[in-house]
Amino acid sequence: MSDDSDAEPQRSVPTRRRSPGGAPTIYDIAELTGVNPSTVSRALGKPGRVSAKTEAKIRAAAAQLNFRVNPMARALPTGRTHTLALIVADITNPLFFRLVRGAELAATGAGYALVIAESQESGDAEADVIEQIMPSVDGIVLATTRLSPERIAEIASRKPLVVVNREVVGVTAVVPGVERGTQALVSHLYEMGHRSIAYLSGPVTSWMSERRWTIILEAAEALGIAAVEIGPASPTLSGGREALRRVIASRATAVVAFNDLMAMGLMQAAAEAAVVVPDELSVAGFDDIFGSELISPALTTVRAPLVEMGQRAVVGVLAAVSSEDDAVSEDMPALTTELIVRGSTGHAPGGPFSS
Amino acid sequence: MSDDSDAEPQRSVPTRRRSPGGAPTIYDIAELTGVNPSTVSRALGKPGRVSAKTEAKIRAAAAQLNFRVNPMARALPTGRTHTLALIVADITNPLFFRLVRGAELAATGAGYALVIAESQESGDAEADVIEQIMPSVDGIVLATTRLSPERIAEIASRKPLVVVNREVVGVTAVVPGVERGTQALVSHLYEMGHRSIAYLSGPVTSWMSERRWTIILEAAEALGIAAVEIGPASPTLSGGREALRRVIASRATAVVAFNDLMAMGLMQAAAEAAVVVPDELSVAGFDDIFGSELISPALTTVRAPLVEMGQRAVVGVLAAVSSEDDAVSEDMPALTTELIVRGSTGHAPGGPFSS
DNA sequence: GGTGCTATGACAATCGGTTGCCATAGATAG
DNA sequence: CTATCTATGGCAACCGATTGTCATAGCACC
Repeated sequence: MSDDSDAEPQRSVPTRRRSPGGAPTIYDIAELTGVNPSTVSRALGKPGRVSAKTEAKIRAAAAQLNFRVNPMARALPTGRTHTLALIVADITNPLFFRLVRGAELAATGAGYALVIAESQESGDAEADVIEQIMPSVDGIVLATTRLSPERIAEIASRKPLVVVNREVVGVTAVVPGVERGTQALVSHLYEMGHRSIAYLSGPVTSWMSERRWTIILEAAEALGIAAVEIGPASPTLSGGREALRRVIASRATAVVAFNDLMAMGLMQAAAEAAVVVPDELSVAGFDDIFGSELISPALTTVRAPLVEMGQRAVVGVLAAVSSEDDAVSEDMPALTTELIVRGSTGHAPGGPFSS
Repeated sequence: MSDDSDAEPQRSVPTRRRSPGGAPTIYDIAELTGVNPSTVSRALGKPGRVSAKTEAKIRAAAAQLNFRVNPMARALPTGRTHTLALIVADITNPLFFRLVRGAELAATGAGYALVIAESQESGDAEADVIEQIMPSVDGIVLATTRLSPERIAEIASRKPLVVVNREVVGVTAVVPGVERGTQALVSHLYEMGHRSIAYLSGPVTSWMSERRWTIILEAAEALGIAAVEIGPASPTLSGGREALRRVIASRATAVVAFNDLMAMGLMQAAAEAAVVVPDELSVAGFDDIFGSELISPALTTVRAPLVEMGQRAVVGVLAAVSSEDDAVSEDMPALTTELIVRGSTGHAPGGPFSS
């Protein structure tokens, strides 16, 4: 790399740049049109700042050269990278498909690129990832975070940040109203004759797991039925699998899992243990991820508007990016959740309708 | 950042830098240690270029300031952005979960960020996305592409590029050996008594769809059984769904879909049409995505090592990035595919074992 | 015709690192 | 004791865009 082989003196081109595979720059355009580079910059970036005639000439030249502004060069003086980060705990969780799609849609729609990073490990690993990616992005979306509220607030003080499925004081959040769907779910179970519900919770650090449990508990209390929390457990298929024993032991006739993945794991384990769903045990989950209607019986779940959530998170970050300092006011219609009844929930065993 | 109490927006600050929330720079370190910024740059970047003593001093100061090199500033002179792009056609395809994970793993492991872009639309949209993202990345991984070979080769001539599940002359490719798993699949079907197989193909632009069909055709010929191609169809659930009628009409006793998503769609449609899988129709797919073992009956499929493929693709790009020009020699052990037999394939109807 | 205004484009500094080249100090050799 | 060499650090020119400031041309108006 050090030796610059100049064995080809014929090669030397008298012109300025453009020699290597390098992309055309505003200097090339300037030279071609006979104006100053700064004028090119303004023509392309500040509408109305240069005369229409000059602008047209410059645009024509830019098109001819197939010019693309160098994002790195632009980022240096402006501090704007036109890139957003999306941090997730586990990319392979189907939950993220639609979330990512929404985010990607909104980002590219606004001319931003989306970098995705996974923080599989502990909160420390997540903090590291964020720390590393911070300088090269304009804002961050934290989809599933294991960080403490303080840490999140601290990050939010340095960069525009939006958290998804979590609330932290002083930080913009995208959280669908879980009450509606969750209450509908508990009512549904009640109507099917269930009088004892188990909630299989996710990680202790999951704000949303706690929130769902709270609502279920309140709904159960209001209906005068029993509710127990089981967990915490890993928010994965195996997390659900391993919890079956404790669920059975609880004698609840219905179990609501923190998310669909866990509910599916529960159903797999139930099938292996010859526990018939929903005849002997009703199972429900949250989010309505891919696979929920594939599994047999299809999973009853509380659907979250994941695509919209991804979009909103990005929109929120972009709003904070553009309007420097003012607190982002949220006045969009609230997102809400919806109960999707499928085959995994049925009449409580021993009830009037049970066989 | 602990005691930066002076948050008052002083208009013109004649002082040096460090005024805004700006991150520490090598100039700060230089000032702190009394050396030249260039020395700081070398101490941090070129091992052995500065004396051990000076380097230690500089590293200490950098740590104290919590210094992070500004990727944008570094990218400008070097042209290295330390970012890679992964382009996929449809983020919501479960196929990508594991692929992305592998890619992300390899990328962050090498200190690179991964930007993910979706090219939902036509090849033109994909070309646009690539064109836009090109200047800000060091290399590109094309996971599912609808681009023509010429276009791909042209892009490869401008940036390090690796294509996945496709072969293009002169371009590094990551393609698992499909023969093994596919031949095993056809043999499996043969042994189950099937003498007529239908292949439901994916998009016409899919190289891999064509490749799979070729191998199935050859295997069928070798075994002396019938094989027909049906399609093309969209590589999605609904693509599979809509194809059921044609599959039935073909009178084939087994159908192999281009991918698992289509196979699942086929199974859903079959269930709705009261066609029993596998008793009346055997169904198989490719890739072994999430959901394949969830669906009932569980899907027989040819598993692809997706995580490894993602990793290799990134490793391949990085190799091309570092070793400027030499042709990347591939000498890693070949990736291969594996038949996973589950419940969706069974004995051919009318055969000796059928009911 | 002179004055003042606006529109327009040029100049140059700057963002934060990187790197070729040079100066010098100290070491080593002759 | 001088000549040569090497290790080390400084200087300054970039990379490609943005933007504050300034000069001037053209124009209107009185």
